[in-house]
Amino acid sequence: MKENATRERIVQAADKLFYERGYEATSFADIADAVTLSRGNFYHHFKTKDAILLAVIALRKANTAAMLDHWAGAAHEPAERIRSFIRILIVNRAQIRLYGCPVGTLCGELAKLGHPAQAEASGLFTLFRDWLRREFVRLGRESDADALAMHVLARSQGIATLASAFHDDRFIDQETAGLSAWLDGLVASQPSPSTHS
Amino acid sequence: MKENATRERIVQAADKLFYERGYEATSFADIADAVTLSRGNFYHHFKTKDAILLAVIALRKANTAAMLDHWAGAAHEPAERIRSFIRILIVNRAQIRLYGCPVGTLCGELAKLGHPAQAEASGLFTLFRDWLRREFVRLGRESDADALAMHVLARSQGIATLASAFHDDRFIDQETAGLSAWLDGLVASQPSPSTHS
DNA sequence: GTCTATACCTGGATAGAC
DNA sequence: GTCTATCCAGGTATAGAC
Repeated sequence: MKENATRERIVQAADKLFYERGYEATSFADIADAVTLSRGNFYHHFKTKDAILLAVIALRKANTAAMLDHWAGAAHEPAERIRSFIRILIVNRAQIRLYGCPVGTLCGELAKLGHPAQAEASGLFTLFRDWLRREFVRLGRESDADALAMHVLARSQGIATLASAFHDDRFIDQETAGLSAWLDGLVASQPSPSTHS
Repeated sequence: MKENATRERIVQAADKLFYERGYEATSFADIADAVTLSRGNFYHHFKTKDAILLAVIALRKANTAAMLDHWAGAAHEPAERIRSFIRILIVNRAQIRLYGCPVGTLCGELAKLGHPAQAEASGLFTLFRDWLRREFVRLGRESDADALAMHVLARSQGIATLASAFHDDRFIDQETAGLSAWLDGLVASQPSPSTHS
C-alpha cells in the first residue's frame, strides 16, 4: 500500500513537471526532488523515463474521463455540456497563459521527438473528441458530428497556443465568447434537437 | 564572405532541425553534422546555443516578412491576401502533419523552458498578426481588426496542432475550408469594403 | 578559418549496503 | 523500500595546433 502511495506521488509530480517544463526538460532528479526521494530509490518504482510518461498519460486519461463524466452529470442538454468543455479554457486560464494546453503541448513535443508514446498521448484528444462527437449527435448533427467535435477541439487548441505565446489571458475570454456564440448559432439552426441520452 | 556563407548554412540547418526535432533536443553535434563542420569550428561562428536560436528567429522573421510582401504583391484585394495566409496550411500540410506549426511549437517550447528568447519568438506571430490586422482594416473592420486577426491566427494554430497530434492532413483541408467560408461570410456582410492600399 | 583534443557537467541508469 | 556511490553517454564549451 505504501508502495502505491509513493508511486502515485511520483506520477502526480511528474504530471505537473511535464506540463510546466516539458517532458524532455524534466529530469529524474527534478521529479525525485519534488517528492523528496533519492534518485536511486526512484528506480525501484520506475525503470525508465518512458515508463513514467506512460503512467502520466494514464493518470491524465483517468482524470479526463472523470471530468467528462462529471460534466455529463452536471448538465443534461448537449449544448450545455459542450459549453462545459469550452469553459475549461477560462477556468484554467492562468495555467494556459503560462504553459498552454497540457494535451496539445505534450503531443507536439512527442511528435518532434518521434516518441513511441505519441499514439497514447493523442488518445487524450480522442477522449474529448469522442465525447464531443456524442453530444453533437445528440444535438441532431449525426452527419457531421465528428467534424464539429474536431472543430471545437481545434478552436480551443488555437486559443491555448496564442494565449501562451502572447501571455495574454484576456484573449481567452474574447475567443471563448466567439466560440460560445458559434455554438449558440448552431443550436438555433437546429429545428428539433434530440434530448434522449 | 566565406565566413558569412558558412554562418548562413549553420543557421539554415539549425532552422530546419529546431523545427523538426525541437530546440532543446537539437545538439550542437546535430547541427555541425548537418553542415559537415567540426564541433570546435562551430564555436568560431556561434558562442552559445542561445545565439543560434536568436539567429534562427531572425532568419524566420526575414523569411516571413518576404512572404507577406509576396502575398501583398500577388493580390490586391484584402480577402484574397488573407486567403493566401490560410493557404499556407495546405501548402505545408505534409510538414505540419509531422511537426506542427514552426512558430506555435517554438513558442510553446520556449514558454515551458522559461527561455529569455520567448518575446523574440512570439514576435513571429506579431508579424502575421499586424499584417492580417491591416488587411481586415482594409476590409472595413477598423473596430475589430485585431480581434479578427487573432481569430484567424488562433484557428490556423488549432488546425496545425490537431493535424500534428492525429497525423491527419485531410483534416487540414476540412478545417481550412471552414475558415475560408467564415471569411467569405465576413466579406459578404461588409457593405462597401475599402479598396485603397 | 578549420581542425583535434579535451575539460566539465548533467542526465539516465545500475549496484549494492542498510 | 530507501539510501549512497558510481558508471556511462552525450552535451556545452574551451584551448590550441595547423
